[in-house]
Amino acid sequence: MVLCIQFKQLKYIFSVNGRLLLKTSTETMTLAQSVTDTLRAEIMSGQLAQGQKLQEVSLSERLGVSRTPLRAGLHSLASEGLLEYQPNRGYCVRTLNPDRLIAIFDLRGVLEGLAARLAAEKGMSPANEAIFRDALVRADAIMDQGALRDADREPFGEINVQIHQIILKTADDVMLEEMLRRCRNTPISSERNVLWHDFSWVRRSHDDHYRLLDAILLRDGARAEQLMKEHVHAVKLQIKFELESGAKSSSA
Amino acid sequence: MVLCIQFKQLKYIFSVNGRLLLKTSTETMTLAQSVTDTLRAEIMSGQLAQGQKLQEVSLSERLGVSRTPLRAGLHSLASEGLLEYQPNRGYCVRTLNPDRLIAIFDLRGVLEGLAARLAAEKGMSPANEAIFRDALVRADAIMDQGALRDADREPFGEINVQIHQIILKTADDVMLEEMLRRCRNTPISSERNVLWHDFSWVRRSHDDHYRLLDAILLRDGARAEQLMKEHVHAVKLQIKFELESGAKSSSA
DNA sequence: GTCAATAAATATGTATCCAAAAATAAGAAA
DNA sequence: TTTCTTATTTTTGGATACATATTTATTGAC
Repeated sequence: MVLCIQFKQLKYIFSVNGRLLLKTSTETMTLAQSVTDTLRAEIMSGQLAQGQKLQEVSLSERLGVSRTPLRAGLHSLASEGLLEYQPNRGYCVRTLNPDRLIAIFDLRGVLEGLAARLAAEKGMSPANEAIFRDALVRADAIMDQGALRDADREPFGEINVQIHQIILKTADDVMLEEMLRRCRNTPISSERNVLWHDFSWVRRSHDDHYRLLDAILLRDGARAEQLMKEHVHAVKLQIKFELESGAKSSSA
Repeated sequence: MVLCIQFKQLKYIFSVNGRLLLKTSTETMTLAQSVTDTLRAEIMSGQLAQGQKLQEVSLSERLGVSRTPLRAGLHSLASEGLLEYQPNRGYCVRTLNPDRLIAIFDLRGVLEGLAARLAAEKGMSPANEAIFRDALVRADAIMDQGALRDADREPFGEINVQIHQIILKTADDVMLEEMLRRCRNTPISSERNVLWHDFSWVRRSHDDHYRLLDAILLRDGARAEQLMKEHVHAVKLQIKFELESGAKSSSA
């Protein structure tokens, strides 16, 4: 049985397999988008190796869709920079050599810096300020232990992401947002994968967040930008160190 | 008759309608790409008005292609930011209100600034330096007239584009390149459309280019970045002025 | 045995058809 | 007349079939 009632906000209420489903106009999702999300996750998680060729027929069979939405998805991911495309030759997962990976942090530096500056200039809403402060407090709780336990690393990384997201949201620039999303959507470089192994470094990073909030609330755009650029630069150095030490240990 | 010889660089030599065609592996062009370029040009030139809905069937008929490559093209332009997409509702030309247009120059500022810094850090090849100097000399020739004639505006704008392009090329960062392309690919904000009406301003802008080359050759990344940021900021103010004066005259 | 040329196989690009959703028009109830 | 509902039309999303390009395999010559 399918009953269909039209309201103002809710578009449809219908039942499938005995479960009631609510569908609003905003949560429409095409197959192509779903494919895009699936593949993006697979690339980000490393399930799809770098340089790997993505063949349309086999992939579409594996995902259980036809080639049409799959191609749309591949196209999207290519324009996101996760795939490389060659006409008549298809798509393959973009390979990111260490140099390029490091280079992305230069980009992130200026973009996140701009976000911080814009956030300071435009001003942060009390609601967002509350979220920011809450994130800081939660990070404090972890830091107060005097060391970063393994179990705390993921939530701490999550807090870090949230803080940067709040600043970006306050900056209120769709294009900037999109570009930063692209910077972050690179395998390995994802904030979550950063290994926070040096506690003093983590403490400094945490302190940066406090100062960033301060600068933003004081509407000091230049200082906010400078703090953020330095903040990201530190991450860059950290990643660089990780990569180099990783290269050493693997070659040893 | 179709004769096919395979060399190292040239892939195929074949004749169609009595004309010899050379086709190298690089110049392959799918219909979808061709459609993308056509539509992009139409949007950039204003032929397709902002906010206009792009219907697949009528457009595909006008362009003489099927819906499949057209859809690929629309998808591309949407991810380039020129079109807006709503699931099950199609594409329409992105509307750019003055505020957003101005905001893009903040982005351009930090991105072109980064490009200048990277160019300075990596160093410019003698070949590119020669091109840069040639552009400066050609601009000098125009400037020496003491005023910017109408006929000179387009070539001067072209020189301007070339200079920024050389710097970007020297920075050698594909992701940065792609993001700047997106910034530049916005209707109206294109360098060519800037009305260089204030000669003293043009002279200052020209002077900036000289200093930029100087900073890059001296490998002074910080100075190059600062010069470029200020340079773009001046353009932003210029555009802002244009928009405001335009709004005034239209309302009067 | 190596290289090039041809032929077969495979993969991508395009066109068309069908399904589903949205926009529109028509009709009924308040 | 207004508003809500329902039916129709239009438009987009997805599946499939066909065309074209690329890759691989095979064959033959040197």
